[in-house]
Amino acid sequence: MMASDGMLSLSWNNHKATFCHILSTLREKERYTDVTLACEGKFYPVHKLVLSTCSEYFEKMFEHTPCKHPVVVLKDIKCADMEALLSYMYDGVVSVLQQDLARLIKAAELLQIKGLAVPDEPPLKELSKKNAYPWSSRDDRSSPHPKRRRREDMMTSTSQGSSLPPPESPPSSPQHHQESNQSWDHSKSHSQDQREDGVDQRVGDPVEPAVEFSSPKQEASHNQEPVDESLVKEEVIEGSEDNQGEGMDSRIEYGGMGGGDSNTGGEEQGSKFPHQLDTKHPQPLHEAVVEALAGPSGMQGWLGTGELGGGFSMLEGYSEDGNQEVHPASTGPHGTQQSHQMVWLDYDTNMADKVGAQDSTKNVLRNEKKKTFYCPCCSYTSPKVYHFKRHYRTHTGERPFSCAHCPYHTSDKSNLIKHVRRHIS
DNA sequence: CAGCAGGGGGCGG
DNA sequence: CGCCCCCTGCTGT
Repeated sequence: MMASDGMLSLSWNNHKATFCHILSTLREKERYTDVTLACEGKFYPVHKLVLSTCSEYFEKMFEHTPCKHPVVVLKDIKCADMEALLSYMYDGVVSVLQQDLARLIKAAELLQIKGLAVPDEPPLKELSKKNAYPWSSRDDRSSPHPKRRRREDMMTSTSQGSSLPPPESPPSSPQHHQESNQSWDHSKSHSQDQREDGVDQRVGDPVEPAVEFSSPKQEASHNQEPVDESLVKEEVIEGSEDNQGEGMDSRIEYGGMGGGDSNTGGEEQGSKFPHQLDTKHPQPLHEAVVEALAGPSGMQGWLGTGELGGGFSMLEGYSEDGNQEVHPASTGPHGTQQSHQMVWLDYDTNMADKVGAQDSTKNVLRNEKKKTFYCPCCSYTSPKVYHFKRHYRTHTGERPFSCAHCPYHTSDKSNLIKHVRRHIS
């Protein structure tokens, strides 16, 4: 900012302070908030910009999340810590009791908050003691699969839960990634058989199952609100906005894929479903889905209840069996505390308001104790996994059931049976 | 009428 | 609990 040629340099003296103050004010007033963090039943409407600025984790998450106003459910993070972290992000400072420091750091690590957990920037506080996690390095994200990594990271980190840093060894999962694509297919192909392996790999990461595990604990520990964190659902705003587009995009893609299927399907008739489609669609879907859903790390889940990974299952869903709970691999042992889930809201964009307002129960699932499966692509919910899987196939375009007499193939076995009967009769 | 999507009930592990 | 099958409602041709 020099003024070499008659240029004048105008500086705003208190720019930083003013900016920070304004940001904080905006947060208080919930103005322009475009993402809601949910933890322990509390909702914090905040700004993606701020979160992205302070955490690559969030940055990536939003980068891959089409939703206009996503809700990120943070598990294993206490609301007190969340508030402290928000204060840290918005104001640059936060006061914390020494006794709470470790826990706060842990939370910061989970979220990869710069300055607290991520070395990116010089550690501001001593807090950074742990700072560099192995993964931080990974963060560089040069790699194409940041998400997964993140998830893993998360998982690992979380897993440690209270204690320590994750094993640095990037666990197996990474490896899986590579295979993932293919494996996916396979998995799909086997869908009927159900192998979870395949699933694990891919989905695994996202794995929420892990989440589930943890959840129970959490519940135990605190169940303040009925609202289950796991349950928050976000919707892709359907009616309302174009957003649908986003959500829908995915669908669209699926559809496309579906088309593809048909071709293949046709040929394969004989082969029965399992293999058929593997070919192409799967991947895209997955990808799309994963992206959409999982997004960055946050992921996935929706399932409610915590128990199972059901949620994830969905993802896995494609594979059909997915659910199985736990995919150990990724999930990891329980450690998992995983953390966050990104969900689609049913409500409209302004969910924030709503959420903020009341318990938001509506949108949020209330059946906390029951298992309820929420479709990440639409507002469909079902207490039956099977129904959920069946439904989810409509989004993925997967049509594992093909007619032996014609190219017809469907995602619903019942329909196939019905169809076959016509041939017979 | 065919196809699609979803709910309900029954069965087996 | 998960899966299967039946049935129903809706939509498009």
